[in-house]
Amino acid sequence: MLQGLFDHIRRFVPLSGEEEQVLVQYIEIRDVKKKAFLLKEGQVCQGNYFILSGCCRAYFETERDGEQIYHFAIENWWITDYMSLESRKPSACNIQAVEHTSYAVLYRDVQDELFAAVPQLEKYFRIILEKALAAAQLRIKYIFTQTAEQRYHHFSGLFPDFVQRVPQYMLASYLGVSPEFISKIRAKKKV
Amino acid sequence: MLQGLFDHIRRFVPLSGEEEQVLVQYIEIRDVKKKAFLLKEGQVCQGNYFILSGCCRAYFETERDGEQIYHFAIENWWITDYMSLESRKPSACNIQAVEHTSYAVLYRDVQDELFAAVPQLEKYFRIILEKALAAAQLRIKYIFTQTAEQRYHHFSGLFPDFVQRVPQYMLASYLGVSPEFISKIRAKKKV
DNA sequence: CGCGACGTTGATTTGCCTCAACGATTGTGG
DNA sequence: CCACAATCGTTGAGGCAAATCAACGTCGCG
Repeated sequence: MLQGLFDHIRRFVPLSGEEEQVLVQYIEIRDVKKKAFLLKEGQVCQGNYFILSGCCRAYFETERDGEQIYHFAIENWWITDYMSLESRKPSACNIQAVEHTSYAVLYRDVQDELFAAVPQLEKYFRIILEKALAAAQLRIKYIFTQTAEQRYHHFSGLFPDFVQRVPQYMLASYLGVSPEFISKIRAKKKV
Repeated sequence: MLQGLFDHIRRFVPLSGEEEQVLVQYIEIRDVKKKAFLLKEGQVCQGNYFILSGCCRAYFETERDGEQIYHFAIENWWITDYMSLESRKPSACNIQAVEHTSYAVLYRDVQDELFAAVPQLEKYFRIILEKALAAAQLRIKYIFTQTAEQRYHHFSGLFPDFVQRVPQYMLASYLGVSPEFISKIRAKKKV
């Protein structure tokens, strides 16, 4: 069940069988169906979510009934609102299942205890945060230096399966493009 | 000399006097003048830089002789290329002093040893990385939902001193705007 | 003093959004 | 199981925010 999580951790730090067992005690597994919310705007974010299967999105509601998606997570990705999680203030964003999703939760209020018991996990999170930050900085570079069309092709080149998996309007939001424009790009591409 | 760093760490984790002394052993202090490079494209990034005084910028060179700044750091900010630092591959970006700058370096290859000696520091970095990632995600939101003019006013509202401190064309690059357009926004504002 | 770096201002261009109307699917209640 | 409504994607017309281009002003520095 949690094998995907253990494997992911072992890609970055060593983890013994006993440590695995300690970790299990601090983790809760949950299942939600499509369109359910893991976190709703206004709630204080309680934990860090690791997707075991399915797909979730994190987004802000914008004035004028819009949505701005800033992060997707599929199998073996973490997703949360670090702002709310760390400050313990109400969240400004939503995390929602895009498909039927199964995920593991690591709750904020037991996290320090877990890290004290298995220090390697603190290192693990530091490392994946470094990677996530590097990716976010790279994303900002691409947003500013590429056109909408280049961004679309770049992203679908990197994640060809993923672009088929989510509705086009969500992809559009994530890429900062109008859904109509994605439609036009795709039409253009047909030789 | 390193008081700024100690204070910064204590904002997030406890740090004893002895731990301070251990940390000092792993830190190197350096001075560079304006326009000097802390990291040049193609080099492998060797460490994490904490600005003691002065100001640095991190940027990518873009095709067609352009520059895309993705991060600034002034006093009490960290700056590095996490991508290169973690992968140990040549960097795709540059880190350069915008002013005469004094900074502390924590080298990659002693970092694990330091964290083993003072585990609180691993936690400290995890926490500031969470904050940095949250800030980067928020920045992406603003890039997509605000106009260039709104972004300029938003940023200069948050950092009124900073916008006076760096050349306008660097600010423009960071905000993803043309320098000419910033000029026009400023002209408009004079009542 | 003269050159180069930086900022300003106006004219022109363009990438992409907005709006609107129309197909295609999906799903839901009668 | 079908009808009908949402929801989602497509296509085209028109508009606008901001880039680009170009020319000129100004400051600091070798």
